[in-house]
Amino acid sequence: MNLKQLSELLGLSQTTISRALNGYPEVNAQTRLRVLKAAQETGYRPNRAARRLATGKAGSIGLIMPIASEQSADIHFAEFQRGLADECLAHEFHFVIMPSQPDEEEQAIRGLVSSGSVDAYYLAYMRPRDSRIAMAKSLPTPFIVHGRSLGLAEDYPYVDVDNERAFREATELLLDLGHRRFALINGPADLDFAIRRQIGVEKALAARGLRLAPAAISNTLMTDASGYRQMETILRGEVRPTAVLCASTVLALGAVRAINQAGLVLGRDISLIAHDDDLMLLKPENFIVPLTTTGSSLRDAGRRIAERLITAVANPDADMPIAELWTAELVVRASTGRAPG
Amino acid sequence: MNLKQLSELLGLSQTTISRALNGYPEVNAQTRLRVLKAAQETGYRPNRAARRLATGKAGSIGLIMPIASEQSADIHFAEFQRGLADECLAHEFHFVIMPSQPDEEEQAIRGLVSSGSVDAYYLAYMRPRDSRIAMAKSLPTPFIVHGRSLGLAEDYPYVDVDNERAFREATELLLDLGHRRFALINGPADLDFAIRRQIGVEKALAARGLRLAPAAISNTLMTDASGYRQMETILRGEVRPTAVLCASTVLALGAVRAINQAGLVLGRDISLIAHDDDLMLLKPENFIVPLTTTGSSLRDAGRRIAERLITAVANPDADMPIAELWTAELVVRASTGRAPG
DNA sequence: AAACGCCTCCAAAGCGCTTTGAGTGGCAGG
DNA sequence: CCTGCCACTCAAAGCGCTTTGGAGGCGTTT
Repeated sequence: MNLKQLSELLGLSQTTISRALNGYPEVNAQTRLRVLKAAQETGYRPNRAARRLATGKAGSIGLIMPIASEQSADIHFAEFQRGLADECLAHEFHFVIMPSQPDEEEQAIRGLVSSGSVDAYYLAYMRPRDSRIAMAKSLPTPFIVHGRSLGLAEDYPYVDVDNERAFREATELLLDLGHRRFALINGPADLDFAIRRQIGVEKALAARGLRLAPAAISNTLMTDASGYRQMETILRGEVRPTAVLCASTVLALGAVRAINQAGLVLGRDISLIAHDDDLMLLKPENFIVPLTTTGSSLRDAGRRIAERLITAVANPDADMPIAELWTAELVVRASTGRAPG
Repeated sequence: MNLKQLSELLGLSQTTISRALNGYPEVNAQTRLRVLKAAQETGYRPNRAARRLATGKAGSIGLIMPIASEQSADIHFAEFQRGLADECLAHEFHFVIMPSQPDEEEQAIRGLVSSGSVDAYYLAYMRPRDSRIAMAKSLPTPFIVHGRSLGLAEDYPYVDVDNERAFREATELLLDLGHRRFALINGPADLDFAIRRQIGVEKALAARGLRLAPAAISNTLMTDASGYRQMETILRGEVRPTAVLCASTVLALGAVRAINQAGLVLGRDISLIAHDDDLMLLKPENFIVPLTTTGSSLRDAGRRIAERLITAVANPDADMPIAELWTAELVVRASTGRAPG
């Protein structure tokens, strides 16, 4: 069933039907009712491609799904996506996912945007001086960056968590508990958020005249297995740290396992703080020793980004708030205690 | 940059350009090269909406993302999606996600399909006598069901794991080890896969004259926290089971925690087998006591479904293999041992 | 009575692509 | 020299929608 058929059925012009359906004022209330009813009964849905062609908009936002071969379905990505979905549902948007190898992301975005598949899109997994930002700014399609890119002026729209601050505060907490030897189990070294977290730790330490030994820093995928492996390595080191910071509760899951297996007690022999993205799957309070965390909901971020994107599409001129920097909440639980000895 | 502009630039008709780009034979090799080069240089991409309007196809498959309010970003969904993405990437497809409340799924699919947003789609989270299947069959768009629907003739295209068999075999293994008291921590009670798994357990038990007490069955969301809660309840019961089956390694994560906390030793005091969807996030071999599992890769399922869908789109007449029933692999690790005392 | 304005509705153009049907020019065969 | 055929190219129609620029009818104003 298409517009033409519907118009013939009702003996009205396509114009009128279209207007009636889209809520334009220049149509008789009674006529509109007739149209609405017929549309309902026949199950008519405007063809989205046609609408897009005619209007340039079609109610969809785009995202690139990173597909590194070694990397797997990322729970963090999923949680974020869930936030997007919540918001999209409320506005009858859908989202288009274009999978892409990391080195072809720029290409992928170009494709998505210039083929007119999406009205707006978002960029994530930022690296320092990320070239995608310049590209995005040169394109007419609205976008938002999830995260930021070190080394670039912050003149692009973004939503980010203050990772540096979160990890600085977490480190300060541990310092105040008397800890002196630290380790950091971080995300991939080329990602902006990981770099900022490391900076946060380093700054807090530097303020007390301490520093993070290069050997005490590990960069890895955010999986349970890597968390385990890294922690194992750390525990085997010459000077065992008493305080560990983890970039994710998923990493912490493995890390805690390694700690237990080494016969150490979390919160007594070794303290740990993880960043908590508020994954439904894995709650820090449900760990055997509840985890002290820096928390910030990834899902909320997704929701907010979708919200801003949808607003931008609906309202192209209204200038949006550019920067949004969220503060992670430090929640103290049982995995942090006074430094031993 | 669009076709018209490109044609003016090259002094050729739009027809010729279109043919050159799409590999039709009736164009001079030299001309084709010129066109290809110009397209490359100008960054021309055909508008997807226009192409879809003209051809009826646009290279996208659709899926409904279930958004129950209590349910969260599901790692299983993510893992599956990753498989889809792998395959889509290889064929320059993208996928369109429409989030939907469970009770509006049918509506959501109708919208996605009749608005022409997708060339094909897949259905998942099947329930018994699921009405979506009849609907899908009545629509002209190709689809595949991930899973099956009990109570319906199997005359629709699907890819499923033989859940009943997997759980029957797992149960038999435990029976052979001398276990007599069983518990099942299963997924949501209304989902087909959960029902089949329960049937598998019951059949294996029945063959030895045993049955599963209603109190020994729990249905729950597939999260760490629920796994913990259910196992805790089970352990507090009057007759404590010695063998537990888990619908997911994620559930097992929590369940194992509860077992440890109760001071029991996994594989000795209590045996556990979990279904392993091959989540990268969570490997059964990485549990402190490596988990015995029934394994089947969700990602492979996603890949296969995308493959079949894409074939169906490219090749509408070729009739596809309807049914594909995969066998889960039983992998024995340390979490199963002889029944105690 | 003429003019104006408002309310409804419509015909037609146009979004960017694919595809049909119809030329062109060049060359071999009769 | 004419015809026929091949290789190549083009103009135009059409996909289903939105939107511009009227047009007709009717009540109100001057």
